[in-house]
Amino acid sequence: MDIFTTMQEERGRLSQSEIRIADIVLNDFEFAVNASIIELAGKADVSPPTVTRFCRRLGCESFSDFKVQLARTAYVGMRYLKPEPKSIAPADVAQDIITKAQNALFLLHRGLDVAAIERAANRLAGAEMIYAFGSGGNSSMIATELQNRLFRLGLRITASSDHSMQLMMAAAAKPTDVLIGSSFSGRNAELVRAFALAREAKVPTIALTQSESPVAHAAEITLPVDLPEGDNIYRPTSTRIAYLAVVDILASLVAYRIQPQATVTLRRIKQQLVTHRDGDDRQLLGD
Amino acid sequence: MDIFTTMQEERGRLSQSEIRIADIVLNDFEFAVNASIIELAGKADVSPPTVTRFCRRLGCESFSDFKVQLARTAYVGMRYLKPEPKSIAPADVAQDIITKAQNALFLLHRGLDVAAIERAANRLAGAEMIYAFGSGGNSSMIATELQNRLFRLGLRITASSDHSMQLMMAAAAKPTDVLIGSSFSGRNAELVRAFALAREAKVPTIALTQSESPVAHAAEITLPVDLPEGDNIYRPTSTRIAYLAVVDILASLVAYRIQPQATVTLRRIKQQLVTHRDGDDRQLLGD
DNA sequence: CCGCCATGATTTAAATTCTTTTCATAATTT
DNA sequence: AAATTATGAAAAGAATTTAAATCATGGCGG
Repeated sequence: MDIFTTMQEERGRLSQSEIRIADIVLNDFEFAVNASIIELAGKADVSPPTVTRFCRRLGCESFSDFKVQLARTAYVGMRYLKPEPKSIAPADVAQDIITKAQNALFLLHRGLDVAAIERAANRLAGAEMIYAFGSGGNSSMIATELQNRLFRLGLRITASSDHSMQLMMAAAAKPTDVLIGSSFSGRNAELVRAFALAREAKVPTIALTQSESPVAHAAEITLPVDLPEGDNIYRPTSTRIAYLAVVDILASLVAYRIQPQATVTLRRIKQQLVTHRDGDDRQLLGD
Repeated sequence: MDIFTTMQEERGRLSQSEIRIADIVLNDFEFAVNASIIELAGKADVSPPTVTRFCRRLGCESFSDFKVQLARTAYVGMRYLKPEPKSIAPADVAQDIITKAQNALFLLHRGLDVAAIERAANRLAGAEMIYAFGSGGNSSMIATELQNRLFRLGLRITASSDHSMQLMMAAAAKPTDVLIGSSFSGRNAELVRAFALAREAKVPTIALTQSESPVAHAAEITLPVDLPEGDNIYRPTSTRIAYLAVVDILASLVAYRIQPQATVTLRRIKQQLVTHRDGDDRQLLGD
């Protein structure tokens, strides 16, 4: 686990002085990362050994180890993210977008409910038919992506971004099928209705959405993607990258479920495709 | 700039001993990040002062500063990536996918041709009509995404994943239009043909693809996305995330070109949409 | 309710380890 | 061969850690 999470989790169990140290580090790690143990101790009004003990308690070998851990995580993650790039110069815009995307992935990983993903993967792997729903530019892309990834594994799946179709399909689904839906906002009322219909008919339902949202409550299994609002509002792409990563994880897990020896087999198949890349097999790889 | 790039750029100007140090750091920074100056010096068969001098030459204050810089960048970036996850346990698969995605973004940023992106953005901003082409699950998604992002800015754009349509559209395009195409492999022969047709008619062409590939050579402006093969073959998603980031950068730059005061305006518009999220405006945000 | 003891937190001081500077020597270039 | 550069040894100087001592806090018996 990363040092920031540890620090926040342990905070309750720390002593007065240690809490002071933790707060300084959390508030200003640009300082913390560059400071010596004496400087840090001075700023926290404690003695150097207290700082060392603090580091040990957090599972680090030593103070310098702590700094390395800190620097490692600070690259992305807790970095302060401005809502807008520094300037509209191409280099700044690029940096801004890349950093935000990396950050979204970092935060996603942090809040990932691995157990839920596993349950979802098991459901998908055993489904007779899968319905993937999502609307609006973003979620419809996720639905398409699910179809794109899962049909290759030999699963039966259809994606739809059409609300009316979604409702009809949900009504037609059977308990041996699975309905999986995506909503970035978590407030897609039609998707909620489709989930409700499906659950009445005992069809397993999976939602990719914000936790504690209407869509999340409507589904049986929720795969929560909770990113700070800033990311959502001003630039949907970094959020979408997080969703894509979830789909990727899900699809990979399903692949492993379906064919236990998939690792070797898949590699051989793909190696073949690459060798013949100039031939007609190209599409299978997916350009 | 990050310390790895600096190290590679400076490599030619370094002395024998310093090159040995650099190579050890580049090959095994898990070691380098945790080692003391004495350990590192020992492994490189040099004296500690040489290591200090090496760090200074790379623009660091001191050895510890060097280690911090290193840890900062090593979180993603040069990290050694196994082609397969450690195990097929959900947590390992998730970690593997997230790390690879972050890595792809890091490498993309590294190799990004900002000037080319800027030229492309200028072309797109001034186009009377834009044709976005891409085939196969991945590139067709990129084309759709381009349409999704650019139509919101008031640009006229159509996306197509149909080879025949692409050829006809390329033939019909005018010099005031722009053709933009994506190919992950860089070997999409039909796309090359479309580019050739367009260039005959003096239509500006932009390619999102591997540099030095047939598609790259066929276009006037190439936005290179060069990721190590491993990423491409076994899991297309991390590569796609890199492509999506390029689209995002491109679209943002175009937005700034079209409306200089876009920053403030866009924010206001979106704030409005968020306030009314429960109403019917939802689709505009793109769920 | 008070005071003593025990526990744990914290600091001071000492020792150790690590890093850097200085200076001398070797290698290389001009 | 002289000058320049690179390197290492030794020493000086920091920084870090360990160990011992002090302080505070809370519990428990009188």
